Amino acid sequence: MSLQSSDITVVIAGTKRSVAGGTTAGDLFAEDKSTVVARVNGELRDLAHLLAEGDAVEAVGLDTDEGLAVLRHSAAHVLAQAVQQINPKAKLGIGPPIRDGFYYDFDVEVPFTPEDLKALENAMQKIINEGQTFVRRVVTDEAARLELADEPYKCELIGLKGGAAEAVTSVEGADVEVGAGELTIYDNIRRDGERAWGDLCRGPHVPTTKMLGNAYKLMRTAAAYWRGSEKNPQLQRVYGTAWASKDEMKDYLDRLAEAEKRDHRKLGVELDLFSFPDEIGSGLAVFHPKGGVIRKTMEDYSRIRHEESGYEFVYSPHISKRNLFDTSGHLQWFADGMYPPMHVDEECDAEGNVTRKGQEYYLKPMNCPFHCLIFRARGRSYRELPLRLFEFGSVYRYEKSGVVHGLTRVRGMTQDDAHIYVTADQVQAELKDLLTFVIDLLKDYGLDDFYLELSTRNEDKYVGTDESWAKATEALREAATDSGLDLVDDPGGAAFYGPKISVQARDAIGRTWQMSTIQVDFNLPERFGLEYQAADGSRQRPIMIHRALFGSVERFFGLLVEHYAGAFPPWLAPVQVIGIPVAEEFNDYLFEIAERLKAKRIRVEIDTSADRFPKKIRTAQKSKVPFMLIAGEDDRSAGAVSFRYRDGSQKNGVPIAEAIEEIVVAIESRVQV
RNA sequence: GCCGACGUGGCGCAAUUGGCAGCGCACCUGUCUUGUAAACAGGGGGUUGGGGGUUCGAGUCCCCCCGUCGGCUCCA
Repeated sequence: MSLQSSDITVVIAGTKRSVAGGTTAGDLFAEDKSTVVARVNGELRDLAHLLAEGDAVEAVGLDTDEGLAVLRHSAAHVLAQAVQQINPKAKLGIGPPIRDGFYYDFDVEVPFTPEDLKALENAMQKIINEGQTFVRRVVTDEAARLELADEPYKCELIGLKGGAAEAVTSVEGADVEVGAGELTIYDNIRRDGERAWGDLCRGPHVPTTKMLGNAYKLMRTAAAYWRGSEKNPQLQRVYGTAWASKDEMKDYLDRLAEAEKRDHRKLGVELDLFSFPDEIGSGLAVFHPKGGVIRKTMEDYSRIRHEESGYEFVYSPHISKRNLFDTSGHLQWFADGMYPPMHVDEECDAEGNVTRKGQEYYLKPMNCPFHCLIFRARGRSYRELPLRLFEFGSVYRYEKSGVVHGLTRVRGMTQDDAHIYVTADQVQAELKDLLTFVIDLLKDYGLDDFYLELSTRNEDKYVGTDESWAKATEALREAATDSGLDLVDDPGGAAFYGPKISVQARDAIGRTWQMSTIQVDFNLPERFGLEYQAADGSRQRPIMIHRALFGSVERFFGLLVEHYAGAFPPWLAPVQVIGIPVAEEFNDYLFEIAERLKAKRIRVEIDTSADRFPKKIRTAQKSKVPFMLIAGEDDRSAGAVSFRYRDGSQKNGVPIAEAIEEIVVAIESRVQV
């Protein structure tokens, strides 16, 4: 720079310092190569940002979430440049950073193939090697429109920027392209000063493409609706991942591989737990004996806990006449999600005229209408409340074909569903108890890391009065706060009939799953005209609380398979003990021990196959049985048995009674081993 | 529902430009059986998801349907 301006004072990470005028944010942090951008007066800026008198500046490195997001956003740009380099006719959509990576949407005539991804990665590497700099340029709307005349989607974003700022931010990722303030284009400049590429973008970006190193990878392609609406055309999306270092990327890819190994669909086949026969239909599972044992154990334990907590057990059929779902409102609100009706009992004469009107029956999508009928079956007294009705209720939902997914998104499932009818005075206390109950039970299934989400009213879709919503929302919030767990707000996420709390659980490898939901409902008691007689003799309307702990038994089952990677704790393991004789001669000795275990209702098998000893160990190991009991001459002559555990460790010469005790204790205490 | 990829014995996979459907595990049979992740030998098992078409000939190419996978939209 030719003109030397006078010094200015800036505040660097809290410390005042005098620097030469014309100093950039990057100049301050030049020695730290992991600095990607700077925070200047609270806003993220490029390192090339010129500092002004009084600016508060701090470095944002690749070790921060924000720094990584910038890196990923820049990686998205490099991808887009590569795409347009290979296919100049590709039109740009949006390309934001996301969790663990980034994506960019393109309008291309021919969708990307896996081979295209290879070619794109190569092109990206060339761009990165060129060390192109990202240079910010402020443009007017008009100039941008002119420059981006060939980019219809970008032009649409420019149009959205001004008046409808809300519409922009409501689309995930769009706000990285155009922000609220001035419009900017980022140019990618080669070392010789030539402009290689540019994109409408709010920034900030890494200083040069070099920064991306080679810790990035294109993962997959998919279609995505423009601006997230199925009414819009679909663009082709390329997903990628990018990290601060190769090692971090490797860790990430390893995590993905680990998740894949745990995939319940894969383990379900390997461990013979369940299947989805084509003959039955998409999203409809059958549980095999080994899966059946696990499921039965889960359900049995849940029943006991519900019994202890004052629930009463009810049963309802799987289908119902249409009238019920008219009353409940399901046909009004959720007909799309229901299986189409069966027409029965219609009779016609020879000419085809209807001589007897038929009936429409629907498969039930939810249990609540049935429980409301049970409530209404006779007059109810306030003395009966809270009335807690519980059912493992099978429900059927016509999920769209593209969303069906293993056990986690099915068309037929069993909910551990309860509906609790309370007086207005009881809501608060009941919600609090309920939350404790839910968390305690989930913990017994081996989950111990939770947070809560409070879904509040969707202003476009709700029933009930402002007052009742406010009251119920407050009651839920208080129960949530009392639990001591983290609470995340989900504004507008509630169903139309009332606010809800959902319990999110993190599994063994840190993924979160939506588990239990607790919902307050003002709507159904109204629709079904539910009443109880209060102490003063008046008739009052109860409030209803919906709650499911597992959500669906199938889904929870799938979660547990993944959480435990198929190695269930002894109380849930389909086979709890496998007896392995060192040689055939010891079969009988093991059978005697097995009889004693069976007397204690322990699920034990003896491997009497013709396999050799090492093969039997291997087979047992692969089946993930928690306890292998091995017996040879040493054991038999000592009246003992040897344990081999899943981790390969060993405990030899354990007296039989002690061995049985160890197994019994492990099962009863529901611990993992 | 939309876009794309895929569908070969129970499972995992192979099969050149369209040219004999194969391998490993599992299963069955036999011989074997003494200490911690695979003894040996033999055998059975597939209308290549279903239907239609092109062709002398289709696992392979085309069309329709079903299903699975990855996303998008949705998820009471």
